[in-house]
Amino acid sequence: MTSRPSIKTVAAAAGVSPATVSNAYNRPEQLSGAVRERILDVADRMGYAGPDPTASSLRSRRTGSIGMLFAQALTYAFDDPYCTTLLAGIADVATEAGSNILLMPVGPHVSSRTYSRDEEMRLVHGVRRAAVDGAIADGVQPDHPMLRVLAERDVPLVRTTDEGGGRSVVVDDAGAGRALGEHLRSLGHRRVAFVADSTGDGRPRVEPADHRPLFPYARRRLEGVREALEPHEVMVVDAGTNTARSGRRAVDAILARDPWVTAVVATSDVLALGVLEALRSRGVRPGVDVSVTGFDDLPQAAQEGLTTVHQPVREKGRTLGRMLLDPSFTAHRVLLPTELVVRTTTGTAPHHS
Amino acid sequence: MTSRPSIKTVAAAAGVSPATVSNAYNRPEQLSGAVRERILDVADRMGYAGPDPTASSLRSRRTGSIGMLFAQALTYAFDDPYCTTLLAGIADVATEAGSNILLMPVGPHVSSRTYSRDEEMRLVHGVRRAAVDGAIADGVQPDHPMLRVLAERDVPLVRTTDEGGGRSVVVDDAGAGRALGEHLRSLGHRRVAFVADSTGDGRPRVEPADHRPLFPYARRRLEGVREALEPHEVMVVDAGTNTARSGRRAVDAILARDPWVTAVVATSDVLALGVLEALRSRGVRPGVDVSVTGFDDLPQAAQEGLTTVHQPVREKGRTLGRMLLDPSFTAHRVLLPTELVVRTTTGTAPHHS
DNA sequence: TCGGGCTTCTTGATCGATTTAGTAGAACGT
DNA sequence: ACGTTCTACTAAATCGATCAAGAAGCCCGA
Repeated sequence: MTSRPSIKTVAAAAGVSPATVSNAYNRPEQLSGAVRERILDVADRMGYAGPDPTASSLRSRRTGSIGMLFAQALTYAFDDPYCTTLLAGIADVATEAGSNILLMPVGPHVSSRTYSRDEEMRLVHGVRRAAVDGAIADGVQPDHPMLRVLAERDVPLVRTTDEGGGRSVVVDDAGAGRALGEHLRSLGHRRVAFVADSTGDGRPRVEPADHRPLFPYARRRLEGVREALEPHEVMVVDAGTNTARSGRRAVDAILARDPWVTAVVATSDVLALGVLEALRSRGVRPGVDVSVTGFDDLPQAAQEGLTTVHQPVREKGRTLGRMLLDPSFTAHRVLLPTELVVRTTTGTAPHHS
Repeated sequence: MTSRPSIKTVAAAAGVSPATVSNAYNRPEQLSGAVRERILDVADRMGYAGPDPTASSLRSRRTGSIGMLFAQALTYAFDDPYCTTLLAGIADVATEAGSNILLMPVGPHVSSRTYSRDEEMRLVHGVRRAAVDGAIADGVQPDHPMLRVLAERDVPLVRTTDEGGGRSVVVDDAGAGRALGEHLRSLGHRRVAFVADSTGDGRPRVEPADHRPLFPYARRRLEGVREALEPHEVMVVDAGTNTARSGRRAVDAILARDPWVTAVVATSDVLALGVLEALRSRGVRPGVDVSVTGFDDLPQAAQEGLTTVHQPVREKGRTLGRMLLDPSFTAHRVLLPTELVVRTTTGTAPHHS
């Protein structure tokens, strides 16, 4: 009599079958109002808080929550306005649908590496334990082991890249990169550095000229930039994390390698803002001595006059959410528009002779 | 042969019992390396992604995730740097512990109201379905129905208020409020408005002089401010949501009621920044014509010169997380320090004669 | 040779609900 | 009065694992 009541004990106390108690909570229309009231009264009196979620999920194969996977560690994700805005969009839809959102910490994965069984186990630990009806992956590499786990578990997945197939909400990253590149080219820039985030622990470093960034979106944007600037080579810098700090430090790496760089293209506003800061503290005038561009168009970007590419992040989140939660939303791939926003951090290239 | 493999089919294929397969995933030390390898090989070959999370949770009574409840709607929470920073702190600990974080949308609850059965059902819907090992509630009123549900379900709970007992990580809100009040009083302010957030849908409105704000932290801070300014009455404004927009609109309400207010105390920096903006756009000089204070000490506050109370938000998140996830962390209540940070938005009260 | 202590694996019960198929009885039309 | 349909509820099977208790085999010392 002292243990937590189960649906069976409540049923017995109310003089009905367990199935009827279940219906009282989940299908009110299936039983008479009087019986339902009696059952809920009895449940209240016994301190029964409703059907056990895990038992319910096991039998019904539904959990009422959707999973969220970020390319970067959760610890950074919440500092990143892009991520929080995306989450806000997802939350808009989830709230309406009555779904919970499960955030899973993800380990970093570098495509070229192979893992021992135990390393891989650790990498997918959170995903394996996650009870979700579907999942959203932002920026995650298509070959990340956790996506395989989700696939094996038949968890519906939507992503923000169309690499590797599957449902997706994307922007035209390559096109946006090209727009940035063309903008810079038209201003006379020839020596351009591209700063990409990744899951590096470490300090920013200049990569070989043919480097392919870790994350799909960064890869695509770089492709576009390269295309627009051909035949000039683009210097590629792996900044490590997607933080202003990494942006600042990337400036060191760039200038150490080539002090005559006239423009820096960053894969995100967050990085770009760090770049701006570092340049200014060296007495370099953004938009005059060195041009800088970002990506996302965060509120802060407007404040700082950052030339960037606008993407509808919150709408992206909403669309991702709807793809999972709204059965009538059947699109396989949604393309959202981007727009080049030219502000004051880009200008004509200084003439070095 | 076409359905998803279960632990039983994998066991059969590997020539062992289901319990052994379970151990291969959950207790590697309980079986020989050779058998474990064989089992995992077979599992891989059959496309088995490991034990089903819901089934596992049902039997083991563990889910591997902790729940997060915000006082405000999720939709706003992600726009609020306080919330995201708190989450970052929680994520720090959760990542380390390998726990997932479940975000639950919560409906608004006004203490004075009583609900019909169905209204209450809707209010606690997310919490009833949530499979979690523990939960963190930030700013939620102690009598919110969902806290009752969690209690009935024996879900361990930690909160950011000590009202109503239970485990908590708190700051001395009343003390901080008093510090703000004394600061203003020493500057000669007598007509002070207090702007509190709540879960209002609506427009800001001036409340009766003895109003008690909805959220515990706001209540405490107001108590402190009132105490310091006695016997002068404090005008209390319910700003609705915790957003800059509500802060801006609160200014209208304040000035409509009493144009001679010389100081505005907001329950958060977010609100205060909105207040600043609205004042400036009316040509009122913050810190000269009207003093303004915030709470939290967000990065933006420093930027804007906002006088505010610093609280260690990320550390608060970490501590909350540890309380749930670290069994050796047994403290029942942790008090974190705050500090009054005086900047330029407060100054001596203008003399109205 | 025996029994105790390990390690490694198995057996059978159990976690707490939902589902499907079905029944009893009321209501209805003819 | 009879068959049909509908409403409101029940019985039994089932979801897929984990747990507690126990057994088989092995090593070891006495």
